[in-house]
Amino acid sequence: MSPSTTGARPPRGRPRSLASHDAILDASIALIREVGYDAVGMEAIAARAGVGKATVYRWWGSKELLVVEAIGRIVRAIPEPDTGSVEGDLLALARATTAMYGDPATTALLSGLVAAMARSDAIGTAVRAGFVAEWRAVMRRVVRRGVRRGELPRGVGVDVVLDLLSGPPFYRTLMLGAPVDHRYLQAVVGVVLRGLAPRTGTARAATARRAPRS
Amino acid sequence: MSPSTTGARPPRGRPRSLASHDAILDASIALIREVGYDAVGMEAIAARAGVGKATVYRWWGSKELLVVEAIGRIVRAIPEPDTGSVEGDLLALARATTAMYGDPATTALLSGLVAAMARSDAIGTAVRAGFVAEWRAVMRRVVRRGVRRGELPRGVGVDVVLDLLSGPPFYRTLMLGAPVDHRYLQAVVGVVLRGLAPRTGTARAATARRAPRS
DNA sequence: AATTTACGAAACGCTTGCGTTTCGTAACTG
DNA sequence: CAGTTACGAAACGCAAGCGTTTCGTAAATT
Repeated sequence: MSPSTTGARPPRGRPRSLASHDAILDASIALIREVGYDAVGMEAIAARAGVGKATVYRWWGSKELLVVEAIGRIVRAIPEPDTGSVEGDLLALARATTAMYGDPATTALLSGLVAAMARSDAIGTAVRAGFVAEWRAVMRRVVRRGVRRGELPRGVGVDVVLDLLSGPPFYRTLMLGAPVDHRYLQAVVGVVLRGLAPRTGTARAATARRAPRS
Repeated sequence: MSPSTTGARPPRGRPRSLASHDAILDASIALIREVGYDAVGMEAIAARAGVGKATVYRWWGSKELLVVEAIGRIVRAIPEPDTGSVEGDLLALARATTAMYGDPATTALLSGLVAAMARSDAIGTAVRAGFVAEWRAVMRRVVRRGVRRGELPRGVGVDVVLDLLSGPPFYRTLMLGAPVDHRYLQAVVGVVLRGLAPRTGTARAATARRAPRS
């Protein structure tokens, strides 16, 4: 062995541009959000990043590998509400959901992701481990706090609850092409909370009767 | 003008084969269900139908036109339950839903349709006017009967209810890639029915406490 | 029988998009 | 300064898929 204990010799030529690396990732995220997975091309990504295609492939090797990493960085800005009641927390999340679905690009994003996930296990795993997992983690904490407070029964199936809240706006957007506004999500949250309310004698379910203004 | 009052002269050459027409439509439906919209090609449709591609284009002119018509004929076999209670009816529909989502081809079908709908207004309209409308019509009648019987309150937002029942399995399949079994849909129906139960003094909501075996 | 039109099969033209290669230039090492 | 490696731009090869055309044959009219 030579001087250094680690065999890592200092590199010899021009170093690879980290700025390009980040620009490519940013461009990928932006374009996937704007036009959807299958509509975005490597040419467009490279152009948006101000980079040659060869540089893109030097970092990632294939569109799928690049997209998998880009998907992992989408969103990352989920509120973590803690208003003191399940209803307050869920309505706060509903606001964020409305904002998301209010963006017309969201339809392109979600429909493209859905198709890509069905085609590629790697993309499916990336999406589920990415912002889907984060949304569900936030909601799961909200529900768990509700159980601890006694607002929700102990035996509640958390996964079902999460699907009851996430499924309707998802279905409404992709299948019906109908708008998702706050009134709609208020109704969803209301039905779900009443449906979950503990049915012990004391009418604790009254919690779900009115929204205390976000 | 000639003998006949209608200007429709009898055609002169070989008549177009209605058998081919139907075979093409059947092949399209089958392949769309098996592999999904964007994965199916005109070549494959023609081959499956035992027909030349030229014949396909003589009838339809483009893949989109053919697919729009084929989509309109998918499913058509929705049960129309009338068990006497909302819960019984919804659980019967849940059985049909489980059967549908139990087929692994359903993921390919739905994800392909979702992507195609986002891309083409014609396909979106066809899907929504097709089996989506039929499912919703059946569910709407079930809910309306429930309101008439007093099992559900009069002011219930039917659209929200339909989304609460359709959204979770849809989301679970496409986004989570998780199975949709009958126990899951029982839980969904249970929460929704309890959430909708009239909150007048008499505990009519007891209907939703147990499933009377389909 | 002669004519007309549709048929299935196969080849073709065309576009799109991924991934590779080439080329002249830029950045960094020794 | 010489050598090495990455850079952006552009051209290329290649595969897939839509829609068209060609060809010899089949089914109808007159």
